[in-house]
Amino acid sequence: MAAAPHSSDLTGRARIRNAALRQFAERGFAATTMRDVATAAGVSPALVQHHFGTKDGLREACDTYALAAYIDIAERGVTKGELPDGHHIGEEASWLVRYLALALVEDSPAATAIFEALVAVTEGHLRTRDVGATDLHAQAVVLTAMRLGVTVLHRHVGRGLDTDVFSEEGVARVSLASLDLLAPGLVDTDLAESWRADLTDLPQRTGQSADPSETARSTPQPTQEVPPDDV
Amino acid sequence: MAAAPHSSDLTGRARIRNAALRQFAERGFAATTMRDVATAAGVSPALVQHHFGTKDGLREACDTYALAAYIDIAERGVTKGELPDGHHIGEEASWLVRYLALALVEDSPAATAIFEALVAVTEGHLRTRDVGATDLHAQAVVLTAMRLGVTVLHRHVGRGLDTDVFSEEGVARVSLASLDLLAPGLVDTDLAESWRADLTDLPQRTGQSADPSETARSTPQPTQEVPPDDV
DNA sequence: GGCGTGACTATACACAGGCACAGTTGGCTG
DNA sequence: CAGCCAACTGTGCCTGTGTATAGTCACGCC
Repeated sequence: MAAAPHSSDLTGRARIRNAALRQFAERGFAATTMRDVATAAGVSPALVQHHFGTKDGLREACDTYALAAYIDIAERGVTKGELPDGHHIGEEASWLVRYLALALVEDSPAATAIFEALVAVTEGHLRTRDVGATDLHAQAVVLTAMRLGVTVLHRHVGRGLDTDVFSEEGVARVSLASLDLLAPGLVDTDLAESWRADLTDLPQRTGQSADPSETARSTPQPTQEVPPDDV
Repeated sequence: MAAAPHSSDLTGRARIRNAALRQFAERGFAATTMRDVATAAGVSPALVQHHFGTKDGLREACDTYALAAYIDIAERGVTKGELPDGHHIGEEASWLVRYLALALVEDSPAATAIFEALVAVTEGHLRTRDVGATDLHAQAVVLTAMRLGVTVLHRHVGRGLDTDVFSEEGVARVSLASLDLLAPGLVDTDLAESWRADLTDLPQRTGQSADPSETARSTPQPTQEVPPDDV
């Protein structure tokens, strides 16, 4: 947990983990085979087992990795405002989000920790604004679930909005809708307004999207990859 | 949806379907085996295949069954107010909900239809109240996703609230939290207030409803199984 | 140079899961 | 009763999947 091996992180083990993350995120855990993961990572099935031992080991590695990365994202997101996620979700980070969403739904071992961490962050945020809270904890729980709902159901939301939820336009429209739907006071008013002004013209902007190539993702900071060190 | 074959529905095919519904809902589709379903239904694995042909056939049957049933529930729920679900979710109906939640997350074939139907219902409801709507459709989509989020993540929400989400107390606390979190105007004010008054003392009440005459919305209907006909 | 170590592969095995097939039973109709 | 159909079961095959094992290659170190 000490060093952050950025370059060595791109080889072997990490490539497999990333591939697994994607596969798990889009197919689910049970439906994903280790051979799928291996193929997607461009390695032999045996190497997967060499590095992670068992399929559950692989899942565990994905869990801890994704958890650490996302907590940070969520912390920044919630602290900045109230909206589902930051303005733009990078290519890599979007997979993190999708993975965690699915891990939450299936009962991945780390799911409990993930959810409770998110609740804690949200609750801390709610405590800041002081809504007339009878049951602050319940509010935090429900709000967390609501925000995650958009993520978990990103495919359907995306279809309904006719955009990818994680694209710039998608985030903007979801955020705007959230602003209208959520009680004012959750985000303080002027900040909300600046958001609104900000977001309204976002769709026009073409916006730099993340690089599509998965081989060389040396672009460091478009959306804060937050690589916690390996496993 | 026309006839309700109550007794014939309890035999063979229907028993298998119900068992499948539960298994799929709690384990997910890929992780559930036809042998599991057969065992849970108390029949031989071959009978499952005899009735539904293939595993996908079984899923399809579950989809259409659950869809029809839930649409009705949701329609009543959203029309009555804004809250996630009716006051109390019956044993059978709760499995429907859980199943649909999972069907939505995995990309079950009927998932699209389900989600869009729910969006349509919600959008119709939103059109009633007139919120200053710049993007009504997006609001409907996001609100639907938010409401479903609580359902999809019911395990975590339940743990966070230390109650089963589908129990009476669970529904009450979630509803109250939603009232506080969602923008006023989504539910019109007096109705919301009556809800609040109604819900606040719900946990205390043991079982029988001491309903004030003012809340004239339809009768609480303790469980409401809503069995659409077979297949 | 010898050599251990770790990344990586090929192969194989045990087993579970989906599915096919041939029955058996029981109830209904002629 | 004969005939038939549908519900239901036992059994087995074949593929796919997780995992174990043995082996190859490259590289750093004495």
